[in-house]
Amino acid sequence: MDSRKLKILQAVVDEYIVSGEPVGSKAIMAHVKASSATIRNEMAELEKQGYLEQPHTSAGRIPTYAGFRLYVDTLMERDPLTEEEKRRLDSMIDENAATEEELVNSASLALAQLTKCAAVVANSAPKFSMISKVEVIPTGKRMYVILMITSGGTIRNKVCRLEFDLTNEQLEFFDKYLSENLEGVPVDEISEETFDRIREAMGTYMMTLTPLLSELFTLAKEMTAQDIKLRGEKNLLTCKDFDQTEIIDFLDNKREIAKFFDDSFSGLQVSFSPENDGFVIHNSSIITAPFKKHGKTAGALGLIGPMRIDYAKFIPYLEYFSQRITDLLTDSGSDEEE
Amino acid sequence: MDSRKLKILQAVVDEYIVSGEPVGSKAIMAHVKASSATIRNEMAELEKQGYLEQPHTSAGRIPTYAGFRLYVDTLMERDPLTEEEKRRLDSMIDENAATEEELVNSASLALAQLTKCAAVVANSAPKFSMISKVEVIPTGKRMYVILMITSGGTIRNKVCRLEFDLTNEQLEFFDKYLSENLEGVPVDEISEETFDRIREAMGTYMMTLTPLLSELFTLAKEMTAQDIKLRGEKNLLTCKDFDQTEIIDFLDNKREIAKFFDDSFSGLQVSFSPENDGFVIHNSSIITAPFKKHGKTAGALGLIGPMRIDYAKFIPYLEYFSQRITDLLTDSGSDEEE
DNA sequence: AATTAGCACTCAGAGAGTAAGAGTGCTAAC
DNA sequence: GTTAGCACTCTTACTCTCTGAGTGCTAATT
Repeated sequence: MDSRKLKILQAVVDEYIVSGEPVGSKAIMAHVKASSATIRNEMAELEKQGYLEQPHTSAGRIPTYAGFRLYVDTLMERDPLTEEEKRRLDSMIDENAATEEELVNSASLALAQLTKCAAVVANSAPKFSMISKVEVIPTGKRMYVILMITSGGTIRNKVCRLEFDLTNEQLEFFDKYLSENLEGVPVDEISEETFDRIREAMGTYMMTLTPLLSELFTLAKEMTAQDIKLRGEKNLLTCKDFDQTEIIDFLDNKREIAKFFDDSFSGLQVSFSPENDGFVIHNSSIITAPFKKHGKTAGALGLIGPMRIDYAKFIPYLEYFSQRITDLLTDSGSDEEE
Repeated sequence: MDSRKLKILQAVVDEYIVSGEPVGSKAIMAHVKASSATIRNEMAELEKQGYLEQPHTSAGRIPTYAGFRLYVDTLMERDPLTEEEKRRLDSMIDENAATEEELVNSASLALAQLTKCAAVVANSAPKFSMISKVEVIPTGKRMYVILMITSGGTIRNKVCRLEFDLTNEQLEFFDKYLSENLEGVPVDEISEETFDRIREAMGTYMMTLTPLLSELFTLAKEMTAQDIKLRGEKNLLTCKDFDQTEIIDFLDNKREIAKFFDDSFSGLQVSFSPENDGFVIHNSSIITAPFKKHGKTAGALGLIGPMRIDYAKFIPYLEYFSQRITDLLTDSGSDEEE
């Protein structure tokens, strides 16, 4: 591939990112030393090769998603963060957050504000963390709360209504039994077998406690389910690059992106909507960056925006935030009990 | 006010509700026995009186909000629910829900589906309920979870990071002290004074526990804050009666309707956007119906939709649901410990 | 006096035609 | 291999016209 052609492609993408309009040969002349005719010829070839396309004959060129791919992977020049920008980003996140959740939330909020895109947080923590506490707390007539806390600091509870009241003895037994048998167990290892094993071991108490036990397992399941949080939905709705009805549908079942995030934990990734069938917003791109805690993957921070997003700027943002989160999670002497 | 004129107004509103288009005199002839000319004369008068308006000279009439007011308050004939419909509505809510929250949520989801509007739940419960349990649970190095449960079944927790680790002794003392001093206290009675009183009484332990105590009070504050949940946002976004940008702004700060719900707890209410300054969606109307628990107001169920909503049908829905919730909350022997 | 038929009038919305402008592809010259 | 020049294409905005729905007013009818 000709170096001038690459330069032209780069110029088209750069230009398209800021204008959002098809880019003509004249506009490129500012970036590449050649006449508009030459550029036109090259552009025609780039089109043949699948990197550019024309909305209609008499319009300029738009990068195809293959064009964006090439741009992001090799052409683009990142805008490195200045010290001042770094300080600014630092000031936007809650460095004193007591929990990982709060910290990451503050970062996603900051991202949404900075980029005018939607920010995503995929929390993979439960997968790699273990149960650090299980407790059953009576809260009223036949009402009990199951409280579960993981080493990662995630806290969930579930209210159960039973048919009978439990005796203090039963409750103590159950509480103790759970502490002994579940604390320290990785959350995602809790399965049908664990359930059966515990049920058998409990013997006589089984009958009364079975419903409680089963709620407990539902709770564990819920905790391992991938948790996706979206911020800045507004930015998607007001972005004119998108089909509004598509965005509305997407927001209606955000859950669907969860599975997409499964392969986002290995490193910074940029992907475009045509690349993942699951993801339905045309003309969109997703950037994800994982963050870690004590060397173990803890989750990923992401950005959903139009294909013509300012990659050069936003990728560094995302990287900086994920690095910062990683540092903060690892430094803080808070909960490295694993 | 002439009875025929009222009939015409009613017909205009009825017609407008189903069509969404300005209603002409001919269309009214199907409802009122008079010639189109007569109806035109009457309509002109209704316009003078402020009940109807014309988008432009050569169009039919649209009810003003005053017209809707009159319609809803006196003209409208409700569609009573058939037994079959009642069964259907029953099947859509989770009658076995363990908590009030789950029950009400299922109802709001059902409402959103049935009406294609947005459903709102305003939970006033904390106001009228008391603390039934406070616990401080250590979860890691210098990390503690404060758990608070109200008699209404609301559960909240807050993670705190301290500068020191607490001794077992301290923890036990604090736990016991809180149980003795806070359990049974109405949530909204917790104030600065309570805070000061407890801090003084704690004496020597004060220094170390102050941050924990202050987090605890923040938590109590959060619990009394009115909690508003919206379902079916999609329906607002896709409703062509609304200005989309207005809806987007509204969804971006839903919190704002919270204060509006303050006066919704007395009985069924229908209000239109021009009537409450706080509420910004033009052309919208809100229907709210409170529900109770053991005779005390527990919250309100609401519906946000266009002004041309099917009041005759939806008001009975809302009334039925709020009654059903009231019954279920009161019947269930679950948590009437007050 | 109230109602109605008839008619001229108004106005939004759809469709057609036109002009301007941006950008292209191709050809011929450099 | 590159560039200037030009004819061509196609979108967009604008204007104009036509149609249809619905009105208000007047005169006739009950």
